[in-house]
Amino acid sequence: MTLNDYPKPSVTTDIVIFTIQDDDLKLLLVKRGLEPFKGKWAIPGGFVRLNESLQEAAKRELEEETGVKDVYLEQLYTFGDLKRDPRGRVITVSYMALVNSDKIKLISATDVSDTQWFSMKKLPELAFDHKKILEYALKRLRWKFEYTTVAFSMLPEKFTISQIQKIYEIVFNKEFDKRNFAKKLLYLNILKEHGINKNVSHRPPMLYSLKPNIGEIIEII
Amino acid sequence: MTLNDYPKPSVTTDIVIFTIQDDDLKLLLVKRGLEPFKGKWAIPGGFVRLNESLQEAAKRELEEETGVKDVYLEQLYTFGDLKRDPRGRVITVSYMALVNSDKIKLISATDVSDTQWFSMKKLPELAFDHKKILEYALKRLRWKFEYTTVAFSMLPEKFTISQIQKIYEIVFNKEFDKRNFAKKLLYLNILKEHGINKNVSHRPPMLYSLKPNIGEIIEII
DNA sequence: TCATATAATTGTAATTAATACACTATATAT
DNA sequence: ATATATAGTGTATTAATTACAATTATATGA
Repeated sequence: MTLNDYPKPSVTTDIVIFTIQDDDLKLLLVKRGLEPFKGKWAIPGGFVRLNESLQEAAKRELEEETGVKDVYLEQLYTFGDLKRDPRGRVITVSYMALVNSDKIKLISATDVSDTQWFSMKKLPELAFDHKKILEYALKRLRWKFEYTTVAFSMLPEKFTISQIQKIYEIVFNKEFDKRNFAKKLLYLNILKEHGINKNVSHRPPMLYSLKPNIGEIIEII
Repeated sequence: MTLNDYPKPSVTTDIVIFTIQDDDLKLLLVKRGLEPFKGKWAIPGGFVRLNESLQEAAKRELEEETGVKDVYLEQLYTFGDLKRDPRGRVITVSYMALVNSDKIKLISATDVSDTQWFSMKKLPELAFDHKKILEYALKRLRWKFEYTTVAFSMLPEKFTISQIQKIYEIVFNKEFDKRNFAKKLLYLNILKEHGINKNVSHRPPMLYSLKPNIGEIIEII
C-alpha cells in the first residue's frame, strides 16, 4: 500500500481576510478571471504546494493578495464535499486572517482592481461554497473575540479603550455599555498604560498596549 | 490553470475514537502492520477516496474499525506539516468520534487483536504526529463537554444523573459537587423523566433521556 | 422485622460575576 | 469664557456560581 495506489484530490487553502475600515467589518475578495465562476467574487486562495505546510500556503496566499505579513492567521475548517468545485475533487482548508487596519490603508489605495474590500453588510454573490466558509468564519471570529485577545491584532500597537470597544461593537453589530466594557477589560490585567494621546480636541484618552506574552489568553480550538 | 498542473498531496482522515469503559476514558488504537512505524500504535484512519466526502471517509473508517454506526462525529483540525509522514506529503483531516459504551461492549470482546482500547492514562507511544492530534482532541472533547450536550452520546438512551456526572468526572479528571451538578443540569431543561430504575440495591434513581431535538445546545465550531 | 448498606435526592447561605444606569473631567476651537 | 467632544469613573441590582450535609428509598442480611 503505497501513497500512489490512490488517486489524490487537489488541496487548496482559502483565506477569509477580515479587517476593520471606516468603522465597518470588511472582507477581502478577488474577482475570478477564469472559469469556473468567472466574474464572481471569491475568497482568496490557491493550491497547496508540496514543499509548504498548510499554514505556509495560507500565509503565502495572504501575502500575495494583501502584501502584509505578521498578521493573525488561524485555521478554520476543511471543506471537502464532492461537488464543491466543478473542475473536480478539491478539498480546501480554510483559514481566517485578521489584518491591522493601519497596514491595510497602504493597500486599499490600489482599488479599482480585481481585489477589493467588501463590507460584510454588502457582500456580492460568492463563488464555490465560499458563502458557507464565510458564515463559519464569522461565527469563529465572534467566538474568538469573546474568549481571546485576537481583537487587538486589528488595532495599532497603541490604542484607546474606545477603539477596542468600537471594534467589538462592529464585530458583534451591537453597542456595549462604556463603563461595563472598560471595567471588564481593565480587570483582565492584560493592558499596559502608555501615556495619553494629546492630539485631540477633547479630553485626551489614555493609550494602552497589550502586555507582552499575553497571547490569546485562552488557547482552545 | 487546470487541476493537474499541480502535484497533489495525499489526503487521509484520522479518527480519535473515545468511549467510556470501566469508569475510564478510552481511545481506540490500531497496531501498524506495515512501515512506516510498523508495530507502533496509531489512531485509525485511511485515505480519502475521490467519491466520498471527508465526513463520509471518516464514517467509513470508523465503521470499519468499530462496527458501530450512528455515533457522534466531528471534524477537529487538519494537519499538514511537510514531514508528518515519511512516505511523502500526506495531509490528514482529523475527526473525533464519541461512542456509546453499550454498543462498544460487543466489539471489545474481540480483544487480542491489533485493534485495542487504551486508557487515556496509559497510552503507548504513537505513530506519526498522532500524539499532537490526540492532545488537540482531548482539549476539544473537554470544551465540547463544557458547552454542549455531546456527553449524552456516550450514554445509553436512558440514564441517571449520577451516570452523567460520572462521565463528566472522568473526562475532566476531577470530582464535581453532586448538588450543584444536578441543579445546573436540571435547570437547563433538556432532560425528560422516564420513571425510576428499580433494579438496584439502594434508593432507586430516576431515569432520564435527552429531550428530542436538543442537539448540541450551542453549535459553534 | 429490624438493622445496615448504598446511593439518590434535596436547599440555603455566601461569593462572585454581570448588568443597568449618569455624571464629571479635560482637552481644543471659537 | 463658553461650547463641543469624547474620556473616565461608581454603585446598586440581579444573576450565576460555589460551598456545604442531612434525609430518603430501596435491597439485603441478620
